[in-house]
Amino acid sequence: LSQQVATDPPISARRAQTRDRLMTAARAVFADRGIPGASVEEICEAAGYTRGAFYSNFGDKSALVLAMIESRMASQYAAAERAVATMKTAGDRSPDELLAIALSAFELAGSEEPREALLADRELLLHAAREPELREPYRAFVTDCFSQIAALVTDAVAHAGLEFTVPVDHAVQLLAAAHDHLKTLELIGDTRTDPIAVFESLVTAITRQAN
Amino acid sequence: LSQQVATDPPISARRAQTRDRLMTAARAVFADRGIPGASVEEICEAAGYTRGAFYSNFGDKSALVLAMIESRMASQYAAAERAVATMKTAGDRSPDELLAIALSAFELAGSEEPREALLADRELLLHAAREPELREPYRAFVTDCFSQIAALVTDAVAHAGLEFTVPVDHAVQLLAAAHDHLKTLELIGDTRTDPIAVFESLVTAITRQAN
DNA sequence: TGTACATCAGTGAACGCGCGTTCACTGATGTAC
DNA sequence: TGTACATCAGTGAACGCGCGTTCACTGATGTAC
Repeated sequence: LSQQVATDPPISARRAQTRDRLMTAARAVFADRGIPGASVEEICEAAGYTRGAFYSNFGDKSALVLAMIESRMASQYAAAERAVATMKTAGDRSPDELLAIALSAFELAGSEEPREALLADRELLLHAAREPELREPYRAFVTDCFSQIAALVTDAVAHAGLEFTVPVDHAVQLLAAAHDHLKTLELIGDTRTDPIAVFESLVTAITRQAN
Repeated sequence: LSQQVATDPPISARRAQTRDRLMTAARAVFADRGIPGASVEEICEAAGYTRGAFYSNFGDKSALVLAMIESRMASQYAAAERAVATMKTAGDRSPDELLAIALSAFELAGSEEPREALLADRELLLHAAREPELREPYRAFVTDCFSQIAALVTDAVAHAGLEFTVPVDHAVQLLAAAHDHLKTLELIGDTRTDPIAVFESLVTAITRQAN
């Protein structure tokens, strides 16, 4: 994605900080205005810079979005690695508990509001789905995430003395699907559905005692 | 939602047609620009009207979106009713086939591009999630949809001589989750995952032969 | 360590386009006799 | 059925704001001696 050339000047610490603050602010603005509705002006104001600083760091809004997707991928990989490490050192736990750990690993740690993070991520997804040149890299990212989750949940069920009754990659898709769906229900304010209960039903249905 | 007052003049056929064309055009524009990125100008051009016509029919863009959500709900209900009717007259079918009918009932029939329809619906969802005054009506709509699907799939599994191993409402959430998730994968161009196979795994896992 | 200079990073004013919104208008549709 | 008039529906020009983008600038940071 990044067209890093050998002759590019290295970015200073100050510059990196500015880029980071702009991207963090943009995430919040994207969450409540949508990507197409977020103005450069509003992003800069939220970050505490003027618009000139923005154009000094990013070619245009599209370049910012690209950088944010890359950054989001990096955080996700980091979170996955942490989760794998946690899992390896985890003692005996209940099946549900282990799967909860595995899945929660894919929610960003950070100090972000969960609602804001969720909305921002959906915006990035929709944006990537619409822009032809972003679609393929984004797809590759998602695919990679799923193989990492596959490794995690395989470990998790083994620790719990269980095994899947469906192919592992199907299990991963279904777990991710349930996760996303339940998050969506929260997003629109549904309180009648008990997310944990639904999730437990799924886990119970697709696992059994290992022989 | 609609503040219909008794003294409102009835809308003429011509007016209804104009509103309809504007909303149809807006759906396409929303799909590839996003709701905040769609300009009134572009919507009008796509529909073959001038901007004046737009403001003669809708207070502003927000009013258009509201009308579109209402319209979308109406179509969904109509589709659900058709599906219920189809189900009642259906003979013996395989379990997967029946569930496929049940779920496909919730995809709009019409002549719409499926990709466009999907993107537009996601935009409407995100928009409703963001606007406080739209959230509750939208949630009510989604909840209603799920109870209609519940009725459908209950019928479907019974026809197939099966029963759910999880509570019916959990089954519905999981089926809907899988459906949405697999559509999302299509949206970002994933071809490695076989949607039908994943779906079959889920159906197999949450059903068993009825005694 | 201190000074002089060069480069870097962000400022803020300016420009101009596009878009939302309004409104006086005209052609189309409907109605009364 | 035809004519005269009223209302309705969409036109297109106009206004003005906000926003993307540029650029000459200044203060901050780094470097050479």
